[in-house]
Amino acid sequence: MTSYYGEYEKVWVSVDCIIFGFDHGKLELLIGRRQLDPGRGEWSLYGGFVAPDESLEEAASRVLHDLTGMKKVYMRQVGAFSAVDRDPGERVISVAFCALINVQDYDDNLRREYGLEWVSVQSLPPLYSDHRMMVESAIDLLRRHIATEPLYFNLLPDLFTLTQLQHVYEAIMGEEIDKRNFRKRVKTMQFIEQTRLIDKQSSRRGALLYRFNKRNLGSSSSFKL
Amino acid sequence: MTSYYGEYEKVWVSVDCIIFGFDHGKLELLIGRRQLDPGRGEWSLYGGFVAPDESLEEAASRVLHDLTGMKKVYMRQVGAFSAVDRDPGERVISVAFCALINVQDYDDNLRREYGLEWVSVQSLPPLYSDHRMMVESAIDLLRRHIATEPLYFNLLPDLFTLTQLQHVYEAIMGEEIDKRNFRKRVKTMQFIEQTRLIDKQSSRRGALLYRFNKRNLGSSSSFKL
DNA sequence: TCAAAAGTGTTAGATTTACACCCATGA
DNA sequence: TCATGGGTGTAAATCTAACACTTTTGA
Repeated sequence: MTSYYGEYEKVWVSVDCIIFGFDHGKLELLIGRRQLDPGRGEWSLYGGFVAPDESLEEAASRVLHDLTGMKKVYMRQVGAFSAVDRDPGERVISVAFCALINVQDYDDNLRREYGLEWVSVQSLPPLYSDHRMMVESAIDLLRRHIATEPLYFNLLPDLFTLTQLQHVYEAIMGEEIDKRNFRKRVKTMQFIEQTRLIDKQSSRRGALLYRFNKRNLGSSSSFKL
Repeated sequence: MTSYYGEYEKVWVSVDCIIFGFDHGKLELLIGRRQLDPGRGEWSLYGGFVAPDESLEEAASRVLHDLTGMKKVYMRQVGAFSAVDRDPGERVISVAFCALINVQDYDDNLRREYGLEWVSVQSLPPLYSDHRMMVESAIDLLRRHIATEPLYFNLLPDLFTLTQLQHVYEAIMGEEIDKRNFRKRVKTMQFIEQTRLIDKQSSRRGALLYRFNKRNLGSSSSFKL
């Protein structure tokens, strides 16, 4: 072996994708039945092995793309999970990534094709191996980053009502918040911009639609709602 | 091969330790000259390969213990770094860990034995491969966690003055803060406890020594100074 | 006696929280 | 006409930020 590190052992490395969406007023997760032995049939995150010619980020994007047909999705590394016996079959280190998608952009045919389900993060079934830990770490990560990055909008359509935005906030933070105070805060954020369009889906009266405007990010260093 | 995953390729996985200490009023980093080819001789974090029978956390603890003789050090995973060409020799994925140590507990003979140096995070020399990114991610991680975890105390002796504590705060957050406001905040935190002892090292007049008291953590969910 | 670090309160301004009713519409 | 979700303002309380002088002591 013509290797610098030949004396050390290699291991399998995989990625697992934690795919968050927002629907039915809740934060939801896309999970499926594991396709491989061991653990075949258990509820599981979707994952894949890392190939020699791709980074972890590339592997995660590939898996996500296979599963959703979507590219340019917001994704972020959650962390590496490496308990020696975490995989019941072999020694595999897995790096979790979380993705935030707008469920309206997601092709539900793909979901059925792969046998995936959206489940509320509040009521997850038991998951394969350490996948539940991964999910919990991912939520912790989202909460820590949400004050410094405009994350909410990844879970919403381009046009959204303030009530939707508030529900996303509440779902991620896990706490309810006063409607008037919330709207007061939104008004101070130049990067959330009112349109003249009205959404008639969710109420008889109709609600003004807003949009996220990247161009107005410049000055604001806080996205704290 | 009697393997579930035999069709996939394995990779080398290493850990790298970002060892923070606080001295000379600054946040410092323990780095050394890389011992292996390729890159031998460059300034580098200290690392090691993960063995088949240890988790990443165990590997990082092992490396840290080899280097410092210290156990039960505060450590935390920073993230996995996996650009395909990050290692100039072979494909290696590395998971960075950061450790916070009290430099007074550290045996300086070990430092000299391994040829390590403490360098200020403000003025790092060029580091091997992506190690500088690792350090930057680690500092970002510290800043995000410091409001929810009592991290400061890991960098200080058991007994410390308020001026020292303030300097640790300033070094991590990268901003200066008003002394009176800082002390006001400390007074509201039950887990920072005044002793009757006086430190005479740092001033003629002497300064009261404080200690961190885990037992008083219970109620407080914020460590925001 | 003086240099160097320790220690100490007040006030104005900004931010946060609590709180309740009217509006527009489609069924 | 009524049920449903949309939309709005104020006041009290809390928190934050700015600010300067006195104390102690060893050299």
